Parts: sequence; structure tokens; C-alpha cells
Amino acid sequence: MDNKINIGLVEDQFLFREGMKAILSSYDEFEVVFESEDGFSVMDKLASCTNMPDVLLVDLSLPKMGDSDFDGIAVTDAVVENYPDIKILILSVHDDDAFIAELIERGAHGYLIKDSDPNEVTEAIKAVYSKGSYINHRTLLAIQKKMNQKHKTSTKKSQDEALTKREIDVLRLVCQQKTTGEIAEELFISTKTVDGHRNNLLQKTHSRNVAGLVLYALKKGLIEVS
Amino acid sequence: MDNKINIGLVEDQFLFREGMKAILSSYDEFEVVFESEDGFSVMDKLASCTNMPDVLLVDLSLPKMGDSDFDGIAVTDAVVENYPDIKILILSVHDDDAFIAELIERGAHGYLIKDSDPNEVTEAIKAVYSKGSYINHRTLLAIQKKMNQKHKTSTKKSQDEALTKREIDVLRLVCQQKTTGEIAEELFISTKTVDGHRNNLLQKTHSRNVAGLVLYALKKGLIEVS
DNA sequence: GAAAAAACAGGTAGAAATACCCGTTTTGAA
DNA sequence: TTCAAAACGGGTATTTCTACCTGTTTTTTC
Repeated sequence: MDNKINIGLVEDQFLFREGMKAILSSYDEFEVVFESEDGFSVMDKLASCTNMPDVLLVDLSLPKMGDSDFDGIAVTDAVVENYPDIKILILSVHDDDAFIAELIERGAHGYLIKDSDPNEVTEAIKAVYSKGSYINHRTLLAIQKKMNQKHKTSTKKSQDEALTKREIDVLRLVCQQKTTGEIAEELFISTKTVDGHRNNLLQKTHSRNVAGLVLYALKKGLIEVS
Repeated sequence: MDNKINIGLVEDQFLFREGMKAILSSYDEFEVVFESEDGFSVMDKLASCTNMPDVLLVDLSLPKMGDSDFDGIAVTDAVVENYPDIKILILSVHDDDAFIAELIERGAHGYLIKDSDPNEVTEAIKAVYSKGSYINHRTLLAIQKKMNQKHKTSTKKSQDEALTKREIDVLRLVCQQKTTGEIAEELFISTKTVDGHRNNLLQKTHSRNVAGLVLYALKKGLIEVS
């Protein structure tokens, strides 16, 4: 009787979570044994869990802006580190190459966008459970693209450069409507340095101004509205 | 046998739509007879629909950025105008007073945020079907707030002024990284006028710069990422 | 340890945005 | 029709951003 696949849901939107549960419970082979509405509680709940999930469906855009940095990425890192047997299936609204590849590299076993067909979700769950991973065409392309970038850094055309830690710091503050001067103060650096970082950001993200930067940050899940 | 409540779903996220369907189909009294993934097709599909929905669940944040302006609001307007018998239940991620009140004023029969309990959704559906409306505490507060604003315009403290049509035009273009000059050209007005509109926007939205405007637009669902 | 990338910081410019002032015309609602 | 709001536009000034240039120091990576 225990050949059911135990599933854990990590998703903040209540209705989406319930809908997912409703879909999954129409299949005999699945059982939802674990739920969490934010990144924080996942590790706690896993520690005190008697019926461990085999597969964890993780929503990537978990945190509210400014709350903390325990988002889908952090959850993935922590689970990969502490529960290597649990398969992680990322569920995200972001259909972005660099992002998909990043998650896979960090140890996720599959990546699905939220526009996917329910059938694909159930397929993916079965695949990560039995085969250990689920890589669809979309994901494969993203991974290959990243691989190619790693090798030919000489190619000037590979524009989707990753942002550096400091650039991300500046980006977050720019999105908080801070001026260059304020950002410099907050990071204990010169305004000219902030200027440099912002200019690099504009180039790397192909933006024309801060509006573009904010949209980029949102698209990448670096910040959240509401 | 036809005392079932016919339900229509207008929602772009496929998984969410399927989840909703799964939830609703576990109730005998509901039947999903209509689905649409964007604003455009709603009117077409309704015109050629044999089994008309009694209640339409409309996701507010329908359009992709830049595509068009046929979003949840436009759908609401069009359905209210052409199919006054169909009850409209708004489903949104935005928990914003001005926005909620705006939709109700435009003729929506109920407003639920996506964090709601599935039970509340089914309750709301039954309520709009039988009683003609579903106003929960949250919605009532929003409406009252708006009412109060209408009367005491003298009160300086009521800052949540609604944006005008033209201001929204400018806001959308600002979010598309357009400069003042470009916006002026596109709207066939002077750069000074654009300047004026943008200044009003900054004031009304309590923003310090374009970053704030972009975030505001996103929060209000005026634009969408990805 | 050597090489590369990241972070740092300065200069000079010009473009754009922000913050006020002032007014007229058009539109829409009471 | 009358009144208020919206849309329009001009002037002036300051601040901030954007775009280039240059370089040094620190950190990371191989």
C-alpha cells in the first residue's frame, strides 16, 4: 500500500496550493503528505515529519519583498544539503534560461513553468521519483545555453551575463527608489562606484533606465511586489 | 437536473485554471462550462456559447505587458455591458482598497483575493448566483473607504487619489522605459504636459522616481512582467 | 603564484528627471 | 449653465541619471 509517491507542496498562494492538491488527489499514485506556505517553515516541518515526502514541489517566488532571502532558491539549497533523497521539482512563473539553469545547477531535479499542463506535472513527478530527474526540452535548452557560455567566454554575443553580488545589492536598492547618493551611503562606497555598478546593470540587463532595471529584477525574482 | 450553477473561468495561468476546475468539480452544484485564457477571446466565446455561464470567475491580471489593454477590467466592462445577467466574481492577487472599490463600481458582483480559502470561493459563487452579490468584510471596507473619499474631498489626508486616464497612459509608457520626449511624441502632446502628468503620478503614488512608479503600476496590475 | 574577475573610485559631459512657478482650453458632472 | 477637474503647455532651476573615459585594489579562480 505504500507504493504511493509522497508529495510535499511549498507554495504561498493558498488557492493554487489547494488546486494542486485537488489535481494530485485525483490520481491514486500520489499522496500529499506535506505542505508549507513559506520558505522558513520548510526545514522545521521536515525535521518533525514522520511521513517524509519523496518529491517536493517548490514555488520559486516565495518571499515577500524585503521580508528575507529565504526564497525558493534558499529552500532548494537547504533541502539538497540536508535531505539529499528528496527530489525537488521547481514550479515557477519565470521562463528564463539563466534562472532555470541556475536552479538545476544548484541541485533541483526538474523545472516546470506554471503554464504547464497538469499532465506534465504528474509526468514530471513520476519521472523525478523513478528516474531521479525530469528534464524537458525547455529545460535542456537552458542548460545547454549555460554550458556554452561557460566555455566560450570569448564570444561577444553571449550577452546574458550573470550579475555580480555587488551589482545585485545596488539593483535591490535602486528598486527601493534610492538615489545614487543614498545607495553609496548604505553600502559604504563612493557614489562613483555605485554609478559604475548601475551602468554595468543597464548594460547587462539591456535596460535604458531604472524602469528597465525594476522590471528585470522582478522578472528574475530578485524583488517582489505587494 | 439543470439547477447546477454554470461557471466560466477567465484565467491565463493554465495550472491555476485546472486547479480551480478540479476544486469546483468536487462539488455537485457547480459545472465549469466556459474557459478562456485571455481577455480577447472572452467576448467571442460568449457570443458562440450555447451553455451560458451564470457566474464568471475573472482573473484581474490578465494581459502580458505591452500586448494590449484588454485586461480583467476591460473584460468586466464588456461583460457588464453586453451580458448583464452574468455575475462577475473577480479573483485577484491584489489586495488594494482603491482597486477593489473600482471593480465593484464598474459592476463586478464580488471580489476575492487569490489567497482565499476554497470554501470562500464556493460560498462566493453561490452568493453571487442566488443573492446577486458577495461582499465580504474586506471588500466592504474598501467600498466604504472610497465612499468616504467621494464626500470629503476637503480632507487633505485622503491621498489615495485615483489616477486619470491620461496619467495612466503616461504611466504605462514610463514603465516601458520611454523618455519624456518619446512619450510626448507617442501621445501627440508637449513634453511639458508629459512632465506634468509624471509629476502628478509621483505625487499621487507617493513615489520618489520611476522605480516607484513601476512598482506602483505592478501592484495595481496596470502592467505585468514577463 | 599568476591571471581574471570583481569591486573600487576619480573625471567630464550631456541628457533626463524632478520640483516648483504660472497660465489656458477642454471635458464632464451637478 | 455653471463649476471643477482634467488635459494641456510654458518658464526656470536643481538634482539625478546615463555615458563615456581612466585607473587601483581586492577577491576569486585556476
